[in-house]
Amino acid sequence: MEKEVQTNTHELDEETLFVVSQTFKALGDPTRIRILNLLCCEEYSVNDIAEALNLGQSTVSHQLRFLKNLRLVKFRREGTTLYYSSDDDHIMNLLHQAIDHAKH
Amino acid sequence: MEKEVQTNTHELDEETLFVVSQTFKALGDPTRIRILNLLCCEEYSVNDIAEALNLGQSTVSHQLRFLKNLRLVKFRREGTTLYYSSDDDHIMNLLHQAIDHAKH
DNA sequence: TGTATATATGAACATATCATCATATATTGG
DNA sequence: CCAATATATGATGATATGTTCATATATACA
Repeated sequence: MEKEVQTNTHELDEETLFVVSQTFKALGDPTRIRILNLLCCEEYSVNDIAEALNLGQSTVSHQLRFLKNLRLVKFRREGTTLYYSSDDDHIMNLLHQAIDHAKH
Repeated sequence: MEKEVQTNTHELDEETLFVVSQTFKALGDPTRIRILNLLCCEEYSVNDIAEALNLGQSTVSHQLRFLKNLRLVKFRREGTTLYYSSDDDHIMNLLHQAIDHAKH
């Protein structure tokens, strides 16, 4: 797998720019970072997320919808309970790189 | 049924959370992405950035201040001209990972 | 059925963000 | 000093964002 080298004279196309900025926007909010970080290794129900992070149920639900739209999380139903988990290893990897970087 | 509140073993400390979210916020705007992408391999003056990306001088200056505050860019003076360049290889690496990811 | 539980949704509000405009500052050369 | 050039700054306004509240939906089960 070789990588394309992008020269400075070549602008990013509209679509790439949009996807990249949307993705980083998703990671640019403390609440979403906490949720994603929690879902890193384990699935959680909405209420469990709310309880673990001390957030309102509605807040968590709204943010999960945001993350789900970007396909950063997925869910699985069990009765009335929805178990959410991370769904984009690459982006989760970016997040953890940034966390490691920030800690040093 | 109440559950034990999980001790925040996996929780991020306030400072890390702030730094990470700030960093991703910086990368979450198309204009800043374009600027950083331009500064990837080469230094540019403010006016050259504005011209290359078709942006207003003031817009570029404001965004450069933002990026400078986060130490993502640095500058060097030559007369009245300020040459900006990227100053955080790790974050630039994250950006390019995301760009590559978005392109596929 | 009907109630309880889990989650989603929409409206409303406060705040943050970004581009633009006008102007200020700083450096150089005459 | 003054003019020209490059950049920075502050104010403004439009739009985006995030949380909260109230309510709706969906599922399970008696």
